[in-house]
Amino acid sequence: MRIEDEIKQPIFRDEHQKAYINLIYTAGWLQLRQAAAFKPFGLTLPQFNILRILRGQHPLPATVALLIDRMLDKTSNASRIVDRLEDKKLVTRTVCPANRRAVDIRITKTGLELLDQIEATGVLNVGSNAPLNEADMRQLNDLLDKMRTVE
Amino acid sequence: MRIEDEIKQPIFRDEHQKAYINLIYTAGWLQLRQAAAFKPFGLTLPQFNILRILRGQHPLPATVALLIDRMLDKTSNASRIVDRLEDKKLVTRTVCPANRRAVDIRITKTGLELLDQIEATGVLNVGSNAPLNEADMRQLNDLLDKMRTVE
DNA sequence: TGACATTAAATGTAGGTACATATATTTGCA
DNA sequence: TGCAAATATATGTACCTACATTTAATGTCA
Repeated sequence: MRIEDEIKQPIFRDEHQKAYINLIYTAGWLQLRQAAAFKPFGLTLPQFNILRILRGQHPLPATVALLIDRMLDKTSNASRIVDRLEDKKLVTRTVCPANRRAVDIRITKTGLELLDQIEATGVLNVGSNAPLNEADMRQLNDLLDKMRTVE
Repeated sequence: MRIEDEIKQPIFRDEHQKAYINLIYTAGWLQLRQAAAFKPFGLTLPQFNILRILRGQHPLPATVALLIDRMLDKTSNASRIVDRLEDKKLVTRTVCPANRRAVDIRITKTGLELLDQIEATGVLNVGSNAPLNEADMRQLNDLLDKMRTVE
């Protein structure tokens, strides 16, 4: 569906303004779908992302700094997201013995099982069969990369 | 800059996953720039958007329902955003005489002046001279529209 | 070595989304 | 007419980002 129809705004100033709105709208649309998929498992998108980073490290621990470095959204508050995962017993937090300022964060067995369970449902493949082919995707990537080059 | 370098993740599963992350990342990047531009004026992006809708109606009032209908993000909480604009004396809220369930929201003189002031700085043209030309933009719009078609 | 800067994480505050529920008013209809 | 459904907004809760500040531990260097 064209963006004009999605948001019931028939006229845009120019193609650039339309692309801008289209981009924001589409990103929101994708994230809403993702969030809805995780909801039955009691996870939010940032929580899921952090769990996956922790699994990537497992059985080694991660620090908050490492989580922030790996997250898409650098300014998000990893510490409080870890709070919630800890409440749900999906991760553990222990003071790092080598550097007592830092904190070792580890995914628990429950956390690993939850990730397996989520992935088994195929939720993550939503959109993999999206109506864009390989060449389309490559083109999209090029356009987005170019869009972010500042004057 | 390529998305690989932006987020320091050299390898993606496939072009599709890369496009997905690229899209979310780019949308966030754009919104962060926008938010930063409004900050000196004490406005957030949703607040600015609502002010513009109100100016579009002016001197007629708008209801909360109308604001929601016009907003990109339908599920956002227009009522509380109007609260903050009211605190700043940028809008007024009066019970609609014709339908006392509804509320007439109007932009104030101060609000109109603030919008003028913001627009005079050229903040809104940020990105208009983006490195994508008309054809690129059209292609981007097509790809995004296609991306949202569900199976 | 002791004062000071730096680093790692946590916390405070403002404002946002998402979704459920409450309150008041109007509408519709038996 | 009166009562239930629908409508318009407001409010509550959980969680999120953005940004500033605090707290604790470690490095540094005169």
